Amino acid sequence: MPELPDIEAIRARVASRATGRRIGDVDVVDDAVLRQISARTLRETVVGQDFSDITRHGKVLFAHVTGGPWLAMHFGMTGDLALVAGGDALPDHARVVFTFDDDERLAFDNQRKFGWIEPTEDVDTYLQENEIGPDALTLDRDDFRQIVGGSRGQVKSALMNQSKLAGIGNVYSDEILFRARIRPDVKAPELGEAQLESLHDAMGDVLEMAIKKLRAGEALPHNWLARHREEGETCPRCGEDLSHDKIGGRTAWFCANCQGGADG
DNA sequence: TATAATGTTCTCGT
DNA sequence: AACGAGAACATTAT
Repeated sequence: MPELPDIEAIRARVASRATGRRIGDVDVVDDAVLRQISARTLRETVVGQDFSDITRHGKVLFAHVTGGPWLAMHFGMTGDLALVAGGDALPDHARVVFTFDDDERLAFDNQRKFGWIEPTEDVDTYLQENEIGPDALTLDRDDFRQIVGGSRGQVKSALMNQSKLAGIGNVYSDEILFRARIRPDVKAPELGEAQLESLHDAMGDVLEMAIKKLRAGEALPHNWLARHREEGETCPRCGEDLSHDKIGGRTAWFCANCQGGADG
């Protein structure tokens, strides 16, 4: 579940409970998720310290080790950060497990192993080196217009491009386009000013509403497209059959009836 | 059993 | 050179 709202929900759930507690042990169950650091160095870096802060930018979570680096955590296509009481079972695909002094554990859960944990001295440096653009949640309207309107390809691909704006993936790009009533395959340069504005509005609405829901542990609203991206499902707005197409290598779901071309 | 899955990165072509 | 499209990656659920 790892797009901006999902990561933000994880951050909110974990931040206060995983900070300021001495880490007594680190178990690297599968070092395939470690980048730029060995299991041994991770252990030396973290054991005896605590996380002083946990923040997020786009789809990346940053946990600061007191007196040391930040750990950049990315979940890839699947994953979670789970707090597990001592004695309770870890998630099935816990790849790295931090154990606090009271035996509660923080598990980096990552079924598909597309995720990673990587140290960095500074968050801004990490973002620059990895060419990660501004966070979608705080991107203002003018910058959004410039970034998306200035792209050459299809609008869905522009929204998902992390170097342009960070945090939006396949599911939420579809949701934003659905709300703005714009087809995902429209070429970005064909969008008018009004459409770029409504797209920006839709992005803010979708992200903020999704964060509220997920933080409360609730499902996304039933009238959202995200609840219907399945063969045979119909549009929650007009009832017509939903369409899907391959865009940027991923499956884009949309309503051909509700979502128009560049001129609406 | 074959397919697709909420992501990134590499390669290739324009 | 910079950008965009598509394949590859590891693993599991349907």
